[in-house]
Amino acid sequence: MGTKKKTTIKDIANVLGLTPSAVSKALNNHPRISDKTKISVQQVAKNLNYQPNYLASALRRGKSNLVGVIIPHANSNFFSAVLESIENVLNKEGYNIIISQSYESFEKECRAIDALLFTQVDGIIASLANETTDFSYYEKIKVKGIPLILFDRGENDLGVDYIGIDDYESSHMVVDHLVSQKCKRIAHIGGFSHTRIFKNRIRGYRDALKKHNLPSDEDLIHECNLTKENGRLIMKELLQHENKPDAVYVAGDYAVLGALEYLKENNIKVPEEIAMVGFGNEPFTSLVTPSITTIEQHSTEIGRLTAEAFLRRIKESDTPPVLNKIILDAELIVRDSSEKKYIHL
Amino acid sequence: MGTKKKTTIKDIANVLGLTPSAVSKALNNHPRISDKTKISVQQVAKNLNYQPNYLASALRRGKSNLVGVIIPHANSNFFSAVLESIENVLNKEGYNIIISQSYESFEKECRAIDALLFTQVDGIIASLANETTDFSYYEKIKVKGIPLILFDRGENDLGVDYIGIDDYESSHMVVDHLVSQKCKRIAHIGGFSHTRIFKNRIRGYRDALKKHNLPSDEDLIHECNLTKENGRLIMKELLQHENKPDAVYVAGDYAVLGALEYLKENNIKVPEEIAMVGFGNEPFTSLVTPSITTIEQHSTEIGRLTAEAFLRRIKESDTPPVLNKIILDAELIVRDSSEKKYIHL
DNA sequence: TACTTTTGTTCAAACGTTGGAACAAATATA
DNA sequence: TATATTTGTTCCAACGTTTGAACAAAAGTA
Repeated sequence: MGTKKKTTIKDIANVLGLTPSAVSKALNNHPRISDKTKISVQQVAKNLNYQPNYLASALRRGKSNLVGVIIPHANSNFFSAVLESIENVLNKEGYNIIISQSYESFEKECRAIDALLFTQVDGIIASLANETTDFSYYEKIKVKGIPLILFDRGENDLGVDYIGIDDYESSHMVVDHLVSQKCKRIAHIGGFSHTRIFKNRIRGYRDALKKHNLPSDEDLIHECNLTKENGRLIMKELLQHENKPDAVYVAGDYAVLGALEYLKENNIKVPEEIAMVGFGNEPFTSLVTPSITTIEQHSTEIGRLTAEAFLRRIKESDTPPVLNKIILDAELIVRDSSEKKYIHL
Repeated sequence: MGTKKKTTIKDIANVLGLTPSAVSKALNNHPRISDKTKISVQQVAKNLNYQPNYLASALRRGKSNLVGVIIPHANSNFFSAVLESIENVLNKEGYNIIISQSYESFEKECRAIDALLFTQVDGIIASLANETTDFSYYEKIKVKGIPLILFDRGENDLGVDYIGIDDYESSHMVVDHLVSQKCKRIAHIGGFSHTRIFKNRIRGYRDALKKHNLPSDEDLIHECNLTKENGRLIMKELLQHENKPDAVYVAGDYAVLGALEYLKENNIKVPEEIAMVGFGNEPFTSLVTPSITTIEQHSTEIGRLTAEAFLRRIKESDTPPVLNKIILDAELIVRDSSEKKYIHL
């Protein structure tokens, strides 16, 4: 019980009649240390159950080998998959990860940044909370001189690396698909346009309509938090419109769920009367009836690229800053909610 | 850019013509330092944008104020809610949290333990991976003399604090409910029985069947990792049985999802032909069609109690070890997948 | 006035590790 | 044999903070 006395390199040194620095060098595989010494040091280290003190070495080298990751919440298929992927890459390079959740709250996001900086992380990887519109807190990270990488929900103006999908192009894919299904009045339930990704989805939607010479009716565009409840309420509003849409492109899967619920209650056939498309490919999209057409965001790929961007920043910390902006193509997964299989188009 | 030179207490000391130790004491509100000095130190600290170096102070005090949390995966409502709750309690006490995911892998769990010990965490809170049957690795934590608290997936024999729900009783609630729906052949898709909670669920299931004088057919019991894919495959197997079940009690919600998918593809009506019950009350359970009957585990409560158990261990590190075992009651949430509303029972 | 107590600060060592400089011994080169 | 190079190790200072002991000055007590 209590606190066992820990073995340090000093203890190992005493056993072998060496100095601590020789032991340190042996453990770090220093070229000037003989193989004989290295082997015996390792032997004794094992015997004494030596555990290196990361705090001391981190203090000395000014590097903690810890990376902070801030995400809105881990309880999302997308973010947890990205996380797993980041972890896989960074663990291999000897980094450990501290995960912080902002729960979409700006205040918690700021607290998370403070906590991570205090913990002396070597860098921060983040996806912004929905609430966040003020980025001055992120400047703190830059001031500290450690790399900051953003993914998915990222802000251009901070001038940092960013990895995400092509939201603008994704909207085009969705609209193209809906047009191919002979939809003529396509509504959009989007996220708040102050967030880059949602702004781009809206912009893509508008431009795609233009491309197809479809009217762009402002009444058909709604911004919200994309919860299930939001989807339900906005669907209701859209139906009260004298000129109803025949398709709705929703920027999040949860909101589609709410919208579908309302449509079902009002006996409106999907996709025949109104086609629906979501975003995110949450696992439930393939399970509900009708299954939901949606956009897959390649989370594993995003995670890998994000981690690699971080590693690049660490390794080239002295080179002139060249911004990495990586935009991946997304993939449209067509399911029942938008495919008019039994109708002759 | 590169690495900005950081301000240390030494810099503050220089500005004010004090010594570093006076500054340190002023910042830590030492009684022997005058208020005048404290105020001016704080002033200068703010001006110079001083950020204390946690590594140095942790090294000196032999305490990192970091707590490691190991969970199977964050992509689960239960674990992410527990996490949030733990975080809330521990943040207030000045602790930060390092989250590690084992992804249900024993090997990754061991690696996570090593990484956390290496990071000099002040304690570890864990929920075991499904794969884990060998607990010697956890002995390492006890040997190090820091507290270990287990929740949900915990192992009695380690002799450490544990917080979880009453799994045995939960199974009774499920079987009682299914029997009330006139189900007669109830199958069980469970987790691996070497894990205490799953063992208890299976035991509860068996005893409840006995209680109702229902036959206990070993072919109807399957152990697995409870992934969506597992659920799908085992459901397929169960249907190939010459004497099909009329209800399936699944020890995890994701597995239900897979099972439902297969049932839908084969046009088997739920709950009329086969009733389904899950475990965990994942958010999607209320969203899919049919909505899934499941067990709510009071995650927030579990998180809070777990964090408090940790704090107690820290504060009473010298008192004789009295084991804390807290078992909470769970709650059955009845939804469409098991309630035969339109059938006259 | 002389002595004790309190107050505010400095001093110095420590936490465990690292890495460059210094140095002696062994080996290679001329 | 004298000199240069390589090899293996020790020495020492440093990373930034904390903390008990020491100490001088101020305040309190007799």
